[in-house]
Amino acid sequence: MVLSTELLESKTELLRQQQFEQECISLFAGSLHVFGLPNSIGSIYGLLFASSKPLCFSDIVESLAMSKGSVSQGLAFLRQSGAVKAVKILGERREFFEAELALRRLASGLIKEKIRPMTKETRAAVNRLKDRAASTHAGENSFQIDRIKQLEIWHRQLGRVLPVIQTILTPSFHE
Amino acid sequence: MVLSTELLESKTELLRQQQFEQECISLFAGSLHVFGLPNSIGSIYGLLFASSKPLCFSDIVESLAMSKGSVSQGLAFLRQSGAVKAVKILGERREFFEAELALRRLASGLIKEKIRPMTKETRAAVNRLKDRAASTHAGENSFQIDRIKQLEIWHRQLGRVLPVIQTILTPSFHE
DNA sequence: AAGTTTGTTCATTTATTCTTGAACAACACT
DNA sequence: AGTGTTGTTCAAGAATAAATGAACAAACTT
Repeated sequence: MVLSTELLESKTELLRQQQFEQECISLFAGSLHVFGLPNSIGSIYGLLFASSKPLCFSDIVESLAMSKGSVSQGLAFLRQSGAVKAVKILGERREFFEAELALRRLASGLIKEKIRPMTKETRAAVNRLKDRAASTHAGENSFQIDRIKQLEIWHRQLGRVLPVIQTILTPSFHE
Repeated sequence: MVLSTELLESKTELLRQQQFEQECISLFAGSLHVFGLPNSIGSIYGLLFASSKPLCFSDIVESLAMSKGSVSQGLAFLRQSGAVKAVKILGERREFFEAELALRRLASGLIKEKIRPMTKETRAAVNRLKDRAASTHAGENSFQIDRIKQLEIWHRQLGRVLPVIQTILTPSFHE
């Protein structure tokens, strides 16, 4: 009798955990989608976020019913950007993963992955414009020079914003 | 003789301006693409940015060789998010547009358009999770409660970051 | 009010991006 | 070396998002 009650309880417990996972998966899939990331990546992060213990590659493939290819690429991105970290489990050959909870790391990872490369390209483009403008008679293209100055102002402002974002996202001690 | 020299000069001048436009168009198309905006929108903004005087709908359609539909939608988005403003030109029936140069307005427009809706949805999802967790025996799901707390912390942090971004992007007087 | 000009909407086409799966590497164990 | 397992890469197909263009509305002109 006791046994059957326990069984029942563990069953509803399991169900609740699965529901929780499901909600987290779609929550993160949706949120990261806003930032231009594919659903697969959001889902993987959501699953790891919802899981109380680290999961390995095949756990993720099974839980999400996704192809190995997608999981491999998604995990690579998440690790690369610091949103997920690998943990060692004793006696286990496979790698295990858990969600990184520090928002600061998530943000700086995404900034590093997506924003920084963009700012580099932009810098190069602005320099090209500048060179071309400089090689012509002064006064003939003052409008273009003004606009180039504007681009440089933006570039500086962006460079100032990114570090501040990271600072703000650093958790204060009472959180 | 003078005439032909002037003609030549205005020709090279025109060419230079077209080159400048072209560079700005691809610069903005590329940059805004990183933020998940379609190329058409970036191109329109780039063209307006590169233009020393306001342009009307048909100017844009011709310069970019884009369909009226795309230009209409793109302009609607840019106006809606404050990146482009309409200006009146005397004696002209058509609306004219110019690029908004204040980065603060650009940013707050994008935040309003894309981030805020996301945070609202997220808030709702977190509340659903919370309700479900609250309806079960305490202590049985402490892990889930911890994770929900984490979600709420992130939500607060995001709410704190957005206004700061806007403040930082406000141009200081010497720029 | 009939005709123009100007711009919007939306179903369809087109292009891009994501996902898959199968072939391939890397590593461990026998 | 041969066999298992674990994970990666990448061409091809599937899914998604963007661009087009034709039909429609609004506002002005005569």
